[in-house]
Amino acid sequence: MKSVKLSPLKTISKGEMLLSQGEIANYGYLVKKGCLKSYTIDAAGKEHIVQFAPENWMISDLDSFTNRVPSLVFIEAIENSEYIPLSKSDFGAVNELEKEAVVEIANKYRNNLIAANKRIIGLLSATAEQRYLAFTDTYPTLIQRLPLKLIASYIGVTPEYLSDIRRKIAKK
Amino acid sequence: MKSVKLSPLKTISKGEMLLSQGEIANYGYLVKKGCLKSYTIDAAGKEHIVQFAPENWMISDLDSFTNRVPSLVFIEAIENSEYIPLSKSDFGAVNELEKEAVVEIANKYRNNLIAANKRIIGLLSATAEQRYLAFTDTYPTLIQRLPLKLIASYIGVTPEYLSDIRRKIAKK
DNA sequence: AATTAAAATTAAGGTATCTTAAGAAATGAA
DNA sequence: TTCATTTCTTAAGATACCTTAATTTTAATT
Repeated sequence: MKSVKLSPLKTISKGEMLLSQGEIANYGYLVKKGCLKSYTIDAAGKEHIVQFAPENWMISDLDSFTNRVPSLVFIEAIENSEYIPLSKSDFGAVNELEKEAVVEIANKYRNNLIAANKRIIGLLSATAEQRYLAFTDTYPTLIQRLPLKLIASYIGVTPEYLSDIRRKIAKK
Repeated sequence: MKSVKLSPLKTISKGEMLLSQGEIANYGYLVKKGCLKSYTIDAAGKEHIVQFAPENWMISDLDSFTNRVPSLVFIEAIENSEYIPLSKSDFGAVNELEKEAVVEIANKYRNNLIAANKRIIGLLSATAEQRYLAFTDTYPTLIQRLPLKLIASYIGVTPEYLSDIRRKIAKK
């Protein structure tokens, strides 16, 4: 029995990449400082942000990491950052983990799933303005920290349109 | 130590409801026959389908079930169905479960999370036509079984527009 | 501080998708 | 089989959001 073994802290500069679309994700990344993002590039060449990972968030392509299929996303630093890479062997096979560790992992997945479902509901049922306001509500600290164009990409609109939205909100 | 205890099979008619928006979800439902759906109703009164649950799928509002917060969704039968309700006490506290059961649960959450992330990517980056084609690809059996308007609601378009999309595809 | 590059704003015109509405087709009930 | 109800289709007009492009503001670099 063993718990998760930690690798040494690594550093990465803004703009550098840890994973590319189509590659196999051999690591998950636990961010200790700074911020990473994962994003797809669609058929039309446009970028869409799947996840932000500021301090103490984990980021990867879970499908690629788990099942060794090609990744759908790129992972890139949006600030100079520090992170711990976690490989499958760092985790060990699931049956070598203590039950407490498995419970912890299950809770993480569950919380992520709950958040993902909320995001789906928002994308299906809310206007761009409502999604922006929900984002500011849910991630108030990220608003200060991230450029508008990244937030636009996350909520699913163009930066130009998010700029319009902000102006309309300000006028109220 | 114990594994999950099963309650007796129940039946439900098309159109009947198992959970309403705003209520606490005391159960998850394991569908054995037929099909259930979960959906929100947005500020404008429109319905948006979050999940379909045909045979051997589980459906609930996970946040509500886990954290006893008000549900975001309704759960309703879209066919005459049979299901097994699972309460928290049916599961038992997590620390009373065997490790194998926890691993199984973690795997379920993980697979659901992977699917949810793919759906998010689709909603962010694909056109309605692409999302429809992806749906037919991913859930070929549901296409035969579900009315167009429910599929439209799931992929995030109006039934009228999905009808247009089908016509355009047929013309090719 | 000056220069360059990146991000944000603004505006005009365009497109995907929605709304409304009416009729046709399919399904279910009597 | 008929009637009623729901689902699907079609089309015209409306709107949310996008594209392009030019300008301003902010941030990064020398």
